[in-house]
Amino acid sequence: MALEHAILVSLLEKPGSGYELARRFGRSIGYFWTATHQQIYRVLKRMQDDGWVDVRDVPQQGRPDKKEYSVADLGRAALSSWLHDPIEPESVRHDLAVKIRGAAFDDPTALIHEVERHRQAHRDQLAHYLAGQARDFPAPEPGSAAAQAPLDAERELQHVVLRGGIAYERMMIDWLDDVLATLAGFGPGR
Amino acid sequence: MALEHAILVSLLEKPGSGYELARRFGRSIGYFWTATHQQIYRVLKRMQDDGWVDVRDVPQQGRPDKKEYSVADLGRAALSSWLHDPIEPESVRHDLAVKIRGAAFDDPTALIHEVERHRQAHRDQLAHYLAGQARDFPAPEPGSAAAQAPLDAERELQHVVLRGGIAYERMMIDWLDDVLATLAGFGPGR
DNA sequence: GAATCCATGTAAGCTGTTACATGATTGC
DNA sequence: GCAATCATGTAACAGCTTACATGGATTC
Repeated sequence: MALEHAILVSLLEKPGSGYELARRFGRSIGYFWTATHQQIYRVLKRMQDDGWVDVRDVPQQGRPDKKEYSVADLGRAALSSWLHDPIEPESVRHDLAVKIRGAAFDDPTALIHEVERHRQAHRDQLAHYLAGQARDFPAPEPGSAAAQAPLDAERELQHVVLRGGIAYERMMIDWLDDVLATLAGFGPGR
Repeated sequence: MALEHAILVSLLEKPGSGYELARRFGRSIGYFWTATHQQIYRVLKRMQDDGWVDVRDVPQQGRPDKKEYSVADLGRAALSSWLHDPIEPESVRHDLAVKIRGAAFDDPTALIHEVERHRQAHRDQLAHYLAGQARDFPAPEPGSAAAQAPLDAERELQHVVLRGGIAYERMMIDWLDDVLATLAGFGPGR
């Protein structure tokens, strides 16, 4: 299980409330790990009981008070230990692939709209990633001060993960084009 | 949930026992959907109760008897209905990406071995896919009878899913190379 | 007046994993 | 003799999803 660890990473990058974490898991962190707020609150409680995180009550004006969580020493140690533990390459679950193979026993062309929808979703996601990259990681001018600046591990590692997301979306778009071409070979209306 | 549907697709491709299904979920189907035998037995029982599959006792010599499952009309209808239902692009859970971003708060170079291990696993998987493709989907000679043969939906769709697996592994290998280059930028011993 | 945002939670149910259990046959 | 393969299951637990619940502040 890595939800605890994903939360630790997110809180190390920036402390925040359960609500804020839930939003991050719907955005930046959500690109490679999703979680609902119910899950996050439950896990945060356990992490607090285990001494992995510290809590601070933050009163607010015009808004409900919030509990701001930050990583405690025990949490840092737990993350470090997990980082040094090998994990198995994760098992894939790809509904769309099940559907595509299943389409052989139904009408293959009926799947075209569905695949097009997914392709569009991946295009949107790619555009979103590329915009984020342009905003947060502009290419440094060669020879400029920035190009020679010492490497900031946090930034560089965030960037390489983002590049992974970009590569994934591009691969998916290309593959879904391939799928559409294959499906078109059976139709129309066949 | 798509485990039921993955089982339906697998049984349509070829009827078999729970044990055989479990093996398929560790091989061909397992490339995009995994399941353990415990899960499969439980779901098969439910599918049988719901009338989605038929069972036939098959006595065997020198081996325990087995129950051979095949798809019933209700199962076929359930699959068809699922195929026509739109599904949301699935949420991703990528442990390694969590680790990579987490490495910023630990020793980034300690992750190199782990990433290399994963890269090797993806290389092995790619080699396996390519061997399967060469075996099951040899390129037809242009102008040959095979090249003009009517399209076999089951085969073509299996092939396009396999091509997706190949594209995925290639993407992952390239990305993990990128990750390694990034990690190397912080070391050695830094 | 309705919808959305901020903020936190409970409860029920389903899915999935891990461990345990049995028992015959085949290959080393 | 030991391990692996074939074959099917039970039980306990952990993880995740969906639905429900509350309540003030802001925006349309």
